[in-house]
Amino acid sequence: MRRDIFQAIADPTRRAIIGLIALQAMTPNALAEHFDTSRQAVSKHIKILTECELIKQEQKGREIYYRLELEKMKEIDIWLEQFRKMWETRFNQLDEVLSIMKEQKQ
Amino acid sequence: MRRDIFQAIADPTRRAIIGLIALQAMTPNALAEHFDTSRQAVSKHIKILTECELIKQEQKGREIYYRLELEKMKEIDIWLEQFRKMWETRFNQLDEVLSIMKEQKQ
DNA sequence: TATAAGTGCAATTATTCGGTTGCGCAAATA
DNA sequence: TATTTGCGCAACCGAATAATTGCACTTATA
Repeated sequence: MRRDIFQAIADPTRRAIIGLIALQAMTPNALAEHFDTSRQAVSKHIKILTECELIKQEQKGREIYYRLELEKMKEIDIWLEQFRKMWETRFNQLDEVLSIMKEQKQ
Repeated sequence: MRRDIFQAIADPTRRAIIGLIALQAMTPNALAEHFDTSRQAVSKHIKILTECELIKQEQKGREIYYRLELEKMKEIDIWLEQFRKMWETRFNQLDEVLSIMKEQKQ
């Protein structure tokens, strides 16, 4: 059973859950209302998100509020960093080409 | 058959392939040498990456060089943007708290 | 106290995934 | 021309995935 953040965000429903609780903590029932699926299915997604520590829970009586662990989201950003560097470099190179062209025009 | 960029990067082998061809275009055989798996298995990953337009091919004789479509990687960055905003806001809030504490010290 | 509401967990099922093996085809090479 | 090399594709297989259904447990409410 692989359980990393990239596998976690692979599912569109889980990405939607992440997007929702990023704005405010929510209960499984409240979440399920947003999707065309059962509460139990949402619970399963929550379990997966919990297992890779993307979300944390806060019990309030019989309700459980889940909130996003923003810090964990940075892990994706860290992986992306290497590629961001590349496309920024390319942008700078293009920038350079454009300025050379401009010089040649003058 | 779901085929989006998030499902594509869910697999660790595919992320490794992306990382490799980001540096230089490579053939399936060359890629397979980096993994403990068959060329055909790599070919399957390549197919998936191609289907969501994360990579492009360049035929050279009987060899096919695959290169990363950097632009497509930005789609992940775009999705991440909303969360990056949040953690930057939090950071700024923390920053503010710290400066207030500093003022109170003085 | 009896009932309803909110939740997690286990069993089941259809589908997808990642891998292997075995082709066939085109290009390079002997 | 015969053989080797590089490749994609199809068939098959075991494991993982996402969903449903049914249940048990705890907390709120009538």
